[in-house]
Parts: sequence; structure tokens; C-alpha cells
Amino acid sequence: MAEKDTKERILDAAEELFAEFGFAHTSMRKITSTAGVNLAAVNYHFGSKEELIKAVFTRRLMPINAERLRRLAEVEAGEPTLEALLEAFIAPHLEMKEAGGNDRFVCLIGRSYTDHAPLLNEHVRALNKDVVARFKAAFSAQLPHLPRRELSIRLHFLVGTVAYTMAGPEMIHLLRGVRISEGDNAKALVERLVPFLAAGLRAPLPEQLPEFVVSRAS
Amino acid sequence: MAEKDTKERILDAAEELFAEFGFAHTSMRKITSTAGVNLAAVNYHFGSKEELIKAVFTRRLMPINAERLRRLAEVEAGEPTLEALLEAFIAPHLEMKEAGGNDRFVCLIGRSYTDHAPLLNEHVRALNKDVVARFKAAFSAQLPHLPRRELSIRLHFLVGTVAYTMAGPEMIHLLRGVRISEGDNAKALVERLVPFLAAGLRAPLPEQLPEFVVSRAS
DNA sequence: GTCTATAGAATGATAGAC
DNA sequence: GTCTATCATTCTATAGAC
Repeated sequence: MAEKDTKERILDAAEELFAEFGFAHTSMRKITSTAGVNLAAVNYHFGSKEELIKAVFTRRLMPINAERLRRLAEVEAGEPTLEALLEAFIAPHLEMKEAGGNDRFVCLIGRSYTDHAPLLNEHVRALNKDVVARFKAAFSAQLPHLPRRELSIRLHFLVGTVAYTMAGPEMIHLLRGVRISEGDNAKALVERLVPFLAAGLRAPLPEQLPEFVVSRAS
Repeated sequence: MAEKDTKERILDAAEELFAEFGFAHTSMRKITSTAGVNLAAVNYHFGSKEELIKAVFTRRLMPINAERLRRLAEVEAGEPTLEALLEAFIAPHLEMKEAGGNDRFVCLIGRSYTDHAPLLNEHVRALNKDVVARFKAAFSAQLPHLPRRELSIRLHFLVGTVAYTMAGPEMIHLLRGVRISEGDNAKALVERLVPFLAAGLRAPLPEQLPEFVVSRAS
């Protein structure tokens, strides 16, 4: 068939509009009119706007995470380095072309972390859970001196760097209208992120490090 | 007067609700009922919801940026180090207590960077413009080997790390209901961020670094 | 599966009395 | 400056014909 089916056209339109305007400011009407389908089609195929949002992420994150695990296995088959692990962890998001993805979705991935949308945050967290656990163990093996708790905090910093880079307006300007195939901006970004993050992860811990306090206020 | 005036009560309520639920999911009705003022008061005092959002940020960012510049001058009066500059740049956000701030606002600052809200992004960018320029020059002096363009990219990574850390749900859990005065979580965070970021900024550049391509697609 | 029509609720903003 | 009442819009979601 020359035409994609309705479900996929909705996903494509929603992905593009969410990336450009955010979830709250993208209405079902805008999605369906952009997709060239009927307003009622979203609820018929997905049930609700919330479920549509989740479906947009599920479609892209499944192959991306498969690719991340594939690369992790590849790295671990040889002599793993911190840099190689970082690249395996980060690059599949930015090189989504190979996974059948869409440039715009890169912004959306970042936003799924940074936007305040508890249900979506949880959905994405669940989709990534296994991958994160596997990589955390691999990072830990490369940084044996680092207490597990401090590693968690530094990985949190890492996710922030990557998420913001992918979600931010500068990223949009870099990727919008640029053919990744001719100018490999994803690679340019990865090769700047990896040394920055590797150095941060390797940084020596301060001798005196105050603990976080989680007691409730009176 | 024992009661704060209406304008300030609205700002307080809006700040808290925006931090918890985001801008789009916080209605004027929720703000005014939380503040204990009339629905029409927001439009009377601020003109629109958009202007209220800007006002929430202006109130906190002005003293924070003054404090950042004060600390920068203090650091530059002696022998500046990268670590000292980073602390001057970051800490005022997290230690807002001294500037008369509110714990919740820390999340909001992060969100002002990560949320998709072009008008707000621009407003905050304008408020921070001078401070960013001053610090950028100071960082550059500490990293003379780093090309200006690469420094810009790394500072972008830095902002991402800090913004995400401040905006993310983990941060909320760390700061909510915790008295900063008794358990200094802001300090605990700063002392983890600074070594991580300093190492990242100092990381050697790869020998071959692909350039970004900004040509338009056909 | 696709469409029209609409229900039902919430929103930002304002007019006008006090 | 504060209030009530309300306008005009927009939204998600659904019922029911085809």
C-alpha cells in the first residue's frame, strides 16, 4: 500500500507535533488534522490522548533499547572501556535513523525525562528499566572505586546532560532540516558528549563528602 | 501588616503549584483558590497567566543573579580556580534560602530550561544574559586551550546537568519537607556537581572532532 | 473502520457593581 | 482593589449513522 495506515499516520503526526509544541499544547484536533484522519480515530485506535503519548514512545524506544543492548554485548565481548560503554548507551538515541526512527523524536526522548508528566515518566522508566540496570552494572565494573550510591548520582547527572541536550532548542536547530546522512551531527554530538561524561564519571571523589538528609521537616 | 499583600500571595501559590504540576496543568482557578484570593485578581495584578509566570521567575532570579555576580567578583579577587567558578555559578540557585527564596523554586528554575515554553525560555534567557556572558569569559580564562566554540558546547552540557538535577523528580524528593538549615542538601549536591563538571570541562579534546553541519535539507 | 455531531467539562479573560 | 457573574473558547471523549 502506498498510504500508511491510520494508526501509523497518527503516530507520525503526534510525534512531530509533540516534539514541536509539547504534550499539553498539542490538541487531538491538531494531531488528527495534521495526520489527515478523523478526530474520532485517536480514541478508536488508542483509547485516549494519554495512551497515544505512551504509544509514541513505545514505538521508538523498543528498537532503540534493543540496539543499546546489542551494542553493550558487543562492547563487553572485547575489552570494555568507559568510553565504549558511554557510546553504546548514548549513541542509539542520536542515531535513530538506523533503527527506523525520526529525527524529531530525539527531542521527544529528552522531553520525556524533563517534562513534568508523571504517567509518561513512569512509562518510559519501565521501558528503560532493564537496559539501565544492565548498563549500571557495566559502568560499575569500570569504576570499581566509586561507591554504588555515588555512581547512581553521577549517572543521574549523565542522564541530565544527555536529556537536556536532546530536548533543548539548540538541538532542534541542529537537527531540523538537516539530513543526518550527509552531515553526521549525531556523531559530532556523541564525540563531544563521551569525553565530557567519561571525565566526569572518572573524577576523584572529594575526601569529605556531606551526606544527603532526608528527614522530614517538623 | 500580618498578611502578605495579594500580589505576593499569588506569586507564592503560583510558584508552588507550577513546581508541582507544571505550567500547563496549573489553572488560574487553582492558583487563586490556593492563594485565598479572587479569581479576577491575577488578571488585575499581572494582566495574564503568561505574565504571571514571568513574574514568578523575575522575583527569584534577580537576587540569585546578583548573588552569582557577587560571588564571581569575590572569586576573581583572589586566585580563581575552575572549581570556585563553578560553585559561584551553581550554588546560588541551590542555596536560595539566603536570597529569601523558596525550596520549591529550585525545581522551577530547572523547568524553565527544560520545559517547552518559548516565551518563558526567552524571558529567563534575557534575565540571565549578562551573568552568563561574565561567567563564560571567566571559564574561558581558566580553560585557555579550549576553543571558544567547544567551550560553549560544554557549558551547554553543564547547564543540562544542573537544570535536570534541579527539575527532576529526585530533586523534589530530596528537598521537599527537608529543612535546608538542618540538613544542608544544597551543599551536598554542589559538592558532587562541582567535581563532576570540572572534570568534564577539563577533559582533553579528541584529536579528530567532526564539525556540526547546519545546511538545510533539500 | 470511518465519519458527523455533540455532550460535558474546563479554561483564560473580562464587564461592571461595590 | 475586590468581588460576582459570565462570556467565549477550547478541550477530550463518545454516541450513533454509515
